[in-house]
Amino acid sequence: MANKAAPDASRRSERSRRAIFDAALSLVGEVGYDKLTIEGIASRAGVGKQTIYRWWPSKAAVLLDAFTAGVDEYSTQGLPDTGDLAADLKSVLRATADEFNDPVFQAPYRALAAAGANDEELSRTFVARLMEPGTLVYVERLRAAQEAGEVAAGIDVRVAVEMLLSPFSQRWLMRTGELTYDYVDTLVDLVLRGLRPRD
Amino acid sequence: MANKAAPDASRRSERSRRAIFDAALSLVGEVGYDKLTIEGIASRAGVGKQTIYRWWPSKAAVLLDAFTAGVDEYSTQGLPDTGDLAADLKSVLRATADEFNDPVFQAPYRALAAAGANDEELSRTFVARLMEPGTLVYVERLRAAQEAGEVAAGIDVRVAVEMLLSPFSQRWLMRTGELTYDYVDTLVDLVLRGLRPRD
DNA sequence: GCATTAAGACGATACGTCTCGCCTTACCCG
DNA sequence: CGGGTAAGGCGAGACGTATCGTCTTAATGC
Repeated sequence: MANKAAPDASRRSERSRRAIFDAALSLVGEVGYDKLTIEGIASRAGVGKQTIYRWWPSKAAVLLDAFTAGVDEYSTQGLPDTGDLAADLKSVLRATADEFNDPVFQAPYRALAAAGANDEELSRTFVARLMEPGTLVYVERLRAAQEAGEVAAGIDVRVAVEMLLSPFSQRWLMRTGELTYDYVDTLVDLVLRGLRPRD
Repeated sequence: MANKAAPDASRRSERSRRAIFDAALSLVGEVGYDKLTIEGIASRAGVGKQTIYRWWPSKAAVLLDAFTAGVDEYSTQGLPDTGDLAADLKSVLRATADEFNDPVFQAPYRALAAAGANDEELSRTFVARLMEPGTLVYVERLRAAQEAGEVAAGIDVRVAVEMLLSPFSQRWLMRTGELTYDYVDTLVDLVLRGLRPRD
């Protein structure tokens, strides 16, 4: 089934790979995703086009790998658990807001989210590699809170996390509002209001 | 400041305009947004390319107008108010789920959401013309419920609506889950749990 | 030595502009 | 009013540029 005579990865140039990532990330910030071209990346990276086509199927795939490579350095540690659920969620979401407000982060992430909307396979990879890990730490934190009795027993934790993260993402992606600390706090408080056990 | 000698709208061909809309909508469903081209639209519509370039700045703008023209026929009536808030929200969100699960609806809406992520001006128009009107009816319904004492007084209704609609949109856009009636019901119940007044 | 590499030629599309007559429309004048 | 005319939109498609994805070549480096 080995389609298309897979190239020999052991002989791959790490130098070129990194140069391609750097070029892709800087170019997407400068010219935007629509005007990002494989030829442009190859040229800035000092790399032959074939080197890109050999290893990636699309510019979106290049960008996804480039972005992931940059993000993987942050190893996800799980959310803090100080015992104060609201405070923990707020502090992490505030940090995430700072990240999403950072121009360097914005261009590639927006581009990937957009490309994913029209490309089912890409969206699955995007979700699995970038969104899901970030979501899971919230799920775990909420589950811990649930076991501690801070969150009502019957609640679907997964949906609760969506209620927290989706408004945040949506606001940012569609530019329907600013991601301020105030907003984050309001959101956390309102979500938690619905999660607390009733007496 | 009239840039570029604006064309005379009074002499515009309604026939061509409609043909362009039809062609754009059917083509985006057939070949997808990435492979949708102005030339393709012009060709299928039996229209000169210049006729498209004269009236729209981009294929995204064409699609937005085409889609909006189709949707505008649904005049938004506001949400039902039977007195049972949960039931009202569930019935409308279920209908929306059906709509979002409809293939005819999916391709253009996905394409526009994606294009908006990378194009700030387009996203503002997209939000203002398609999302905001739909959001407002929820805001109004919740405000009515708030006045009726069904929703606690201090709550930011706008954020509450985001908690309801964003998880729904996000799930659909990123394909992180199915939009089932069960899901809709769970979401409505969990959101409302946080909105109810405490004794 | 052999597969990957940088460089770029290549044909195929699609871009956005332009030019060409044709045709419709707005509006003027009788 | 209502016919005539000029302006401008119209369909068609040629044009030069840009990028696509493939292919060829010679150099490189493991």
